[in-house]
Amino acid sequence: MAKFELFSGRGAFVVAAVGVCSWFSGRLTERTLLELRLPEFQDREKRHFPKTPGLPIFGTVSAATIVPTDEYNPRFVQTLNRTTELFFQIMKYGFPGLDHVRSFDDFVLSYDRRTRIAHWVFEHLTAERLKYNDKVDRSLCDFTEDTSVHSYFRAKNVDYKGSGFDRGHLAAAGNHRVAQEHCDQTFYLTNIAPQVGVGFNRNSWNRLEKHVRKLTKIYSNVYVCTGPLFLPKKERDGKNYVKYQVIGSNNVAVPTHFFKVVVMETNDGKLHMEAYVMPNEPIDDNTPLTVFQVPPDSIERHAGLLFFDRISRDKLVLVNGRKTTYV
DNA sequence: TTTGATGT
Repeated sequence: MAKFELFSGRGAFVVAAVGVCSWFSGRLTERTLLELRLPEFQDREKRHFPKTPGLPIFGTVSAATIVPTDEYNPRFVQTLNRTTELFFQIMKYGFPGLDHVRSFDDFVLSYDRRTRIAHWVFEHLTAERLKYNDKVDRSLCDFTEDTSVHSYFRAKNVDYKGSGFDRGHLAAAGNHRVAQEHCDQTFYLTNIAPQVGVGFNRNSWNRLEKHVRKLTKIYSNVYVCTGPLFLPKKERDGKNYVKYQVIGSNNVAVPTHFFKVVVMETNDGKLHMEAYVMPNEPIDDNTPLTVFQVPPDSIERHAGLLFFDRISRDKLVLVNGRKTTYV
């Protein structure tokens, strides 16, 4: 399994001791040096960070670099091979957050040690990659502990057993049909969160996942970010509290809600977005999915994440089916 | 169809 981590500090320094894990150390031997900077990102750098020194990453050498930054500013200069190319293909529109980022063959996630579930999971879907593949068999997959997470913070199968909750996929197994290993990897418990089974995971949430897959019939590229939310609720005393159940001896957090933010690329270079929040509870099957659409920034504020940070706002013309005011 | 848990 591949992974990397970055550390950043607001307004002052990024002291980056780049944790070079299997992903880097394994891949950097090929030495095809390439700067990974998208044009939009470069523009942003010119505006906000005219004199920032780079963050060179050469092999296993760690770099400590002072980078003035007001906002999220990951700088990647690194070697490229097919795996890293895929990684940045999935992450084309930026990182929602940088906490314990882990890269799998066909999706990328950020893991929250405190809740024992992911902050977010990113996927890139195309019609081609979703095609039926008789070489991939979901029934051969097993839910598996992710040993790349320290045992203190790792969710185990026994935590879910008898809890009454499904082990719900964040990156859906049905989205990863190119290879059996891709499907297998969606069963790592880092990609799993406790979900209400009947009425949610097996019904309305599944409906939403199918809807997202269908978008690939209209759009050539679909980018999906999925994750948990822990939303405050007013209690009897009139004050707001965030309250959530935990399950198992590892106290795996049961999210109050789940979000899904989707960006679709049109053939003429425009971007459409849809953003959903669904409560982790039984939902009537007849509820239209549009009922769960919300402004993307409301998810960002609650989740502490910034989606599609690298998106050029003038290309984003449609959000939840409505014309945007960005233009 | 895809999403799962549970019991033998």
